[in-house]
Amino acid sequence: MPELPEVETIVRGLRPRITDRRIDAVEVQRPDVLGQAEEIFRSRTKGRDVQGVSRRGKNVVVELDGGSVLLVNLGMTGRLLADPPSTGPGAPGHPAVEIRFDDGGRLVYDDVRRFGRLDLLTPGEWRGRSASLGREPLADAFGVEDLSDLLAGSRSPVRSWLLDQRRVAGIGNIYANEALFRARIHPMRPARSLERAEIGRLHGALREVLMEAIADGGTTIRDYRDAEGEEGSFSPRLLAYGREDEPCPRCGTPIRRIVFGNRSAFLCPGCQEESGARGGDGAP
DNA sequence: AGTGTATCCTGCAGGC
DNA sequence: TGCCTGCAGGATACAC
Repeated sequence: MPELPEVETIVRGLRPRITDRRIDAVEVQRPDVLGQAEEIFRSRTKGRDVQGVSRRGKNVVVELDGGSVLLVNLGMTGRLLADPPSTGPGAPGHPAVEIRFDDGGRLVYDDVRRFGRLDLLTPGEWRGRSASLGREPLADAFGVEDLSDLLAGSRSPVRSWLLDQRRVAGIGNIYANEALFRARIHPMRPARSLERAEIGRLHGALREVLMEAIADGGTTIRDYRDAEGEEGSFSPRLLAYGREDEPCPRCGTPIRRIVFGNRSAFLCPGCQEESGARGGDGAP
């Protein structure tokens, strides 16, 4: 569920609410969301101070004193709720892990499907994990040139390429499809076949759609909520994702859904041509 | 290297 | 109403 804009929204909400609070205890209702033994998770958590909250790709990074890190990947339906009510609307429906602060408040990891993962990492483990992730697409230093270099050589369909977190980190199925629609690039085009102008458009479209979605607090289709339990409001601005059979806002051709790589892709057959600008995949 | 498939889970919408 | 199928913002492991 949550991609870069949703995770960024959660992080921004969480940061002022949990920074400088001390973890008193951890309650694990669903051990299967832990990426490590419960005892290790528990022993590394207790008594630590939260020093900050940041984001890496689709991961929430809760920085603790001593340099260790609580890394949260929300999977499809994970939520991180700061001091939620314990009953009534807004109460966690499927609490998996509850972190209690010494001031009586709590941070709840809630996850219907339990595809998410929580890891309490040492500084060294965190360095290794972060190094395995790709570039941050919104970083100032991430230029068209960088995207071009990364795309070069890969035969994989560009939509699959965008979903691979080892290449660029934070893009999921919604924003991959939206960026490709905006850039007028067919999702199945081999990554290395993109031409200069297309790479330029893709770079711009990616950063634009991600920033616009952040400004709207992310996309809620069903499950996503921010740290306060609020929905994001970007979904009406999705131009292709989830709009099968609706007219393309650019040319009126009905949007099509195709499936590859086990995921749906949404595209306009009118403005995202499969063969590319000159046809072929650019191979010699 | 890349692809299709399956797996982890639950809930919801749509068809009959 | 109820049953069944398909589908879902993710990640990973496997065989080919």
